[in-house]
Amino acid sequence: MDTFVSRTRKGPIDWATDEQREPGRNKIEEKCNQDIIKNTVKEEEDDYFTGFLEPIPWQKIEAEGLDCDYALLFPKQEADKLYTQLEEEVVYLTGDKTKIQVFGKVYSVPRKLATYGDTGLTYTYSGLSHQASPWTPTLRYIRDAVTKATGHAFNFVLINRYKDGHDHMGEHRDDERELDPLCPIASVSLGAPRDFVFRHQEARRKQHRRQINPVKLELAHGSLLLMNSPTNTHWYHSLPVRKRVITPRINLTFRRILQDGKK
DNA sequence: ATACGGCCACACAG
DNA sequence: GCTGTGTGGCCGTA
Repeated sequence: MDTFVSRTRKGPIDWATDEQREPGRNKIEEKCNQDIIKNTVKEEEDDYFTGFLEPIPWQKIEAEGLDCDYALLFPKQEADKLYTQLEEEVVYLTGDKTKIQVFGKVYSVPRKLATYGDTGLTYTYSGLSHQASPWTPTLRYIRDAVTKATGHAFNFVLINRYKDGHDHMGEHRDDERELDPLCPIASVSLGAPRDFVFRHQEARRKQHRRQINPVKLELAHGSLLLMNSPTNTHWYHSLPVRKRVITPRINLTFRRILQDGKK
């Protein structure tokens, strides 16, 4: 099962080292070589059902103020199936709900959005409130798998669909008031693997005292990234444009929203 | 949670 | 080696 770290290209990019991701993994990386290594969920599915009964091999990703855990939650065959089902089930927002205003101009967000969750929950995104649609069977299944793997219960999921590498998300923090600050955000990826970048808040201006390197990783098909407190208070994250990516990725970020936490 | 342009660096192909 | 093209990091501006 040594198939977690992947790297789709080389270059000047300062990816998280293997030691950061998982001490002692260097040998595997050498074996994989640096080129287009797909990630690598096992193809054989003999332990398809036992997967959830055994503890998931997590990789710890740490930097100062950053605390994440990464794992392959779904084997390829199952991830494929979930992806297909979501493509059939999920209904994305349309019209004005996909528009955002920045510096007086209105833009369509460069991706598709959907919100699902417990009855009555709303999620405020860039000034707009969205009512959560009721859980679909597939979303409920994924939610329960995430809960089993993490021990955390979630009442809401924000779905972002990136149709190809031109769809992206700019740097931001998930710092909405309505989020339970102590509950991690669980990010499930299905479809095309995409690069994901964390940057420390103090590294966002030219003039900063200390240099704090960004932390970069690739989110694989079927993977789960847990962003633990206090990651979201110190680190911004983004999903940068990757022009070579031509297939879609669906990202599900499970959250716990506090009913009373509104402004 | 935007886009865009400027500047720079790198990878690749011819 | 060179040069052009494409990509991407990073920043500033609106």
